[in-house]
Amino acid sequence: MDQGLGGLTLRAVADAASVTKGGLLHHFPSKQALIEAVFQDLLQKLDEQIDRSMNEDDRERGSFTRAYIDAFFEVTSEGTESPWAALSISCMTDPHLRTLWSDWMQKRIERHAETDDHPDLKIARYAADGIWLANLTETNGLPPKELAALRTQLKNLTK
Amino acid sequence: MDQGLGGLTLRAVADAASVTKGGLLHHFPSKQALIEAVFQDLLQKLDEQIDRSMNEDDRERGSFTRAYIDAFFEVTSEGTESPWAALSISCMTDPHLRTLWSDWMQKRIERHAETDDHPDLKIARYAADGIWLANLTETNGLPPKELAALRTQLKNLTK
DNA sequence: GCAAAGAAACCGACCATACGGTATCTTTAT
DNA sequence: ATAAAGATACCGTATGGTCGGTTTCTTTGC
Repeated sequence: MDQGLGGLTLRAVADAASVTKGGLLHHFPSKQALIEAVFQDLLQKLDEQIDRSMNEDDRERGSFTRAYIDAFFEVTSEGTESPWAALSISCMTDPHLRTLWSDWMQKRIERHAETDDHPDLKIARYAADGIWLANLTETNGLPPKELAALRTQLKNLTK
Repeated sequence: MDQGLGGLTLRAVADAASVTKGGLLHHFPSKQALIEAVFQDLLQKLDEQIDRSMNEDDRERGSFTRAYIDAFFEVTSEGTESPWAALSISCMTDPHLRTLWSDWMQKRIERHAETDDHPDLKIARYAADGIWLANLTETNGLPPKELAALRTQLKNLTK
């Protein structure tokens, strides 16, 4: 989070996993492979959470957008500690992660074109991204009360 | 843009400036100092553009937000090539740059509290951030037509 | 039931490389 | 003459990755 992917060392990862560097590289052929594996794992979890969220939503229109917003705010509340923080930041500096994310998003958008293709919904999603970003930029994150207010405001936009 | 601040080497900067590394370090005592100097310079230019924009705005309410949006979209149109792209990305991975940006934003918000302290305006600004982010994430940037539409839509939100 | 064989997990030492930074010398302008 | 600008050479360090070997688990043959 503080030094980007360049600051992430295999030794640090290995230590955190109580393994030696050699052991770590046995499972992941390279640093890049390791990073992408973690990223893919997180993307999958995001998918699952969004699907779960959508199932609990009665309204048709904007159901994906609401799930998207909820997912982001849930993660946002964890602040800088969340693995999402580091990964999403890295997503900017690594071209390959960038396309992975971009592809994920595009597929999801196409899939929900029927219910979520509306300018207002788009704005709501972008705003969620912006809030998420601001929360990372701010040293201690945005105040929880503020976050809650923004969340309901955004979700109202989707109705 | 592709490798973050860790991937930025003094040698590369020196080469681009047609100077040797020693020559470069004569002007900037360290890599960090160089980066912060560039960042400060960009922040100042942003300030100037926003002020210029606000002067041309008749309406009081939301004038800062509109200037902010315009500034972001202007830079966004330059895509990944813009110095802003790399710098704003780096802004995430470097704690010090992060506080610089955070402080800049807070000061600006306080200064325009009279005219721009409204939930809808906040959403508009966050959405601008999100669009800017999406534009960087997308490999080739968002289509100009789409960007234009989003821009007018956002600015309508401020009125 | 069990030992031999094979594979997967893991370790530790090592290497080439490239980085940021320092110290010293040379050129250029005033 | 002097000081700023710039160049050259070099150093310590830390990184990603390789490689040969060792331990631990799993499968196989009888």
